[in-house]
Amino acid sequence: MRTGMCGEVGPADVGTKVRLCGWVARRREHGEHLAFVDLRDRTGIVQCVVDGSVELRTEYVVAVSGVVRRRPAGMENPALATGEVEVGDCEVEVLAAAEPPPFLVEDRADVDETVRLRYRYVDLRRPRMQANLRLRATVVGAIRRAMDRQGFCEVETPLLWSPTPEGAREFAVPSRLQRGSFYVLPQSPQIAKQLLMVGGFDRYYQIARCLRDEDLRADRQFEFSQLDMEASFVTQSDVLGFVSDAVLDATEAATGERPPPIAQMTWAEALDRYGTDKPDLRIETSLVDLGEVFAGTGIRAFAGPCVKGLRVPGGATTSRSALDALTARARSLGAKGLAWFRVSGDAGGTLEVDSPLARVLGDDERDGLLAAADARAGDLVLAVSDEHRVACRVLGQLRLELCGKPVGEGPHRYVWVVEFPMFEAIGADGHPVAAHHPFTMPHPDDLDLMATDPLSVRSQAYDLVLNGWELGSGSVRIHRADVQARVFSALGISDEEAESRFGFLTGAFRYGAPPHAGFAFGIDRLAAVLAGEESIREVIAFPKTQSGADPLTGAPKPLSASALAELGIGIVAR
RNA sequence: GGACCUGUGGUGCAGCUAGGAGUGCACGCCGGCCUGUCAAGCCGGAGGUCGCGGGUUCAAAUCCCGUCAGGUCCGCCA
Repeated sequence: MRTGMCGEVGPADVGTKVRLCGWVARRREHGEHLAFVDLRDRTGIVQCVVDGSVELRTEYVVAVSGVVRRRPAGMENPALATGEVEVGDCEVEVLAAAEPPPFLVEDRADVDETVRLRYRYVDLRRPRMQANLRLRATVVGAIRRAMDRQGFCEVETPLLWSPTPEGAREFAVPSRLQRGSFYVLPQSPQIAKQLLMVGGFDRYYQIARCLRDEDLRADRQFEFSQLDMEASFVTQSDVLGFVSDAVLDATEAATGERPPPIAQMTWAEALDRYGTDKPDLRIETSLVDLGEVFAGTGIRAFAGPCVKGLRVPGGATTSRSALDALTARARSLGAKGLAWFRVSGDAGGTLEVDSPLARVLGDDERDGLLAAADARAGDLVLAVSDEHRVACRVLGQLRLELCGKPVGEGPHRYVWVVEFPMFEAIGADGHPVAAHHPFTMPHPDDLDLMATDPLSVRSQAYDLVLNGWELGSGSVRIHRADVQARVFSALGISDEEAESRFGFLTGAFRYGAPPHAGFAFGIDRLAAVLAGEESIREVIAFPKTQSGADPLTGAPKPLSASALAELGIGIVAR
């Protein structure tokens, strides 16, 4: 039906007769003797010249036959990839007429989200969405090749799974054959892939759909895709290597540049230096410890168990009212207050400090503060005194708000965050809460701390972070029944409860479970960052709105009474 | 469950603080003119229950209350 693609016509084709198919992007008519038709397909736009008038409208689907020719001198269009040439002597055949689209099929048309989604098939024609979905496909292809190359076997796992009440809310699917019973859609193939390890598939991966019935965000949809992988007879370091290969290959395939090998930092270091477990390493400045500087201070505001500082480069011009707002922001984040120091310098290079605390600040303290923060003239230095965790988290958040940039901007800075704590807090029942999941292997050095000091137990769990976004997480799993029992015990999960929730997994482990470890990361998030987007909706063909609706199909919708009856479902009014 | 922002011809906005006739801008659409344009140009035209409901007022796009939708975030996401 066609001899080539619109965006690929070039000087090499001059003199060739072509037939191109696509949509009318634009037409410029000059009376009955001359008309220009910009024809668009997925590859781009080419100008077609008709010697006569045309009966065309925007978005008509047409086939154009003509001869490629060099444009007359001075008529080239450098803004167009095909701008050196045009298709001349064109005959146009209308394959399908079209009503005017609800919005222009161009990137610069900034359209309301509902309208875009209601007419997603039009939105998808826009170069941005074409590029994003193709980039996503490139990313997935590179990941598949990397996993295949490393000897991994792609295995599919069920979408209709068994309820295993754990973390995320699950989508339920009623069983027609066993009325009153339900499947659930998997929040991840976690248990299935561990069963595959017991089953001897010692290197498994899958581009897996995961479904979680939790509130939606710019980086969260009900359904999303993960590169899910698991391997037997491997160490944590092996897993980081497998995954690094996949994401670096994907990044190189998508952007043409291969980032450097991915550095590791411990969870404790991430918190201490960046105030978060998902640090954005594109931001140069990081938190500094001011504890020594103010060790013997008389300043009551700095009496807390920990004093942390943050240098804001160029922040000295921040107005008094903005600093007041910043202080209020710090309080709303949980700090007792916020100290600020505007740094200026005279011609001789002496640094001056402007601060409400300037009067009570000793000279040594001032010099120590400036040195610790590495402050220069024109900077702003912020300080919070509190419990270590609070001081770090508050300043870490301010670091993002004052120095951060959109996730898709700038270089791609990956980092592995390792040695996550095994438990994140003591729950209402007096037992610690698992930070990752209950099959995570504790750090071998910390096994004996589980009973005495659970919150200090490190785990063999790790996250992959890209530009401040958590891409995914994984862990070395427990494969020994005695260790698993100790973890269940620490978590306050009784033998009976463990049996009813995870019995089929622990049961499988009795028949020979290899040591294994794995990982999973979000394809949508990776693709969004690599595409320079801030929302994963931009790399998903048919996403849901924040209220979980699909404006195109109208989902979710009520089910007919007969359909409900067949499923044995009754609707209870609120 | 909560906070904030947005909702005005098909699209994007201005108008709202300080109430006075649906006023304006850009794009698109329709018709006409035009033989080298390329976000074509010129001339003319059509198109809006100002998201919805209620209240205040002589008078509401504008002020108040409620509600719906979209977005961002908190909670939630082992």
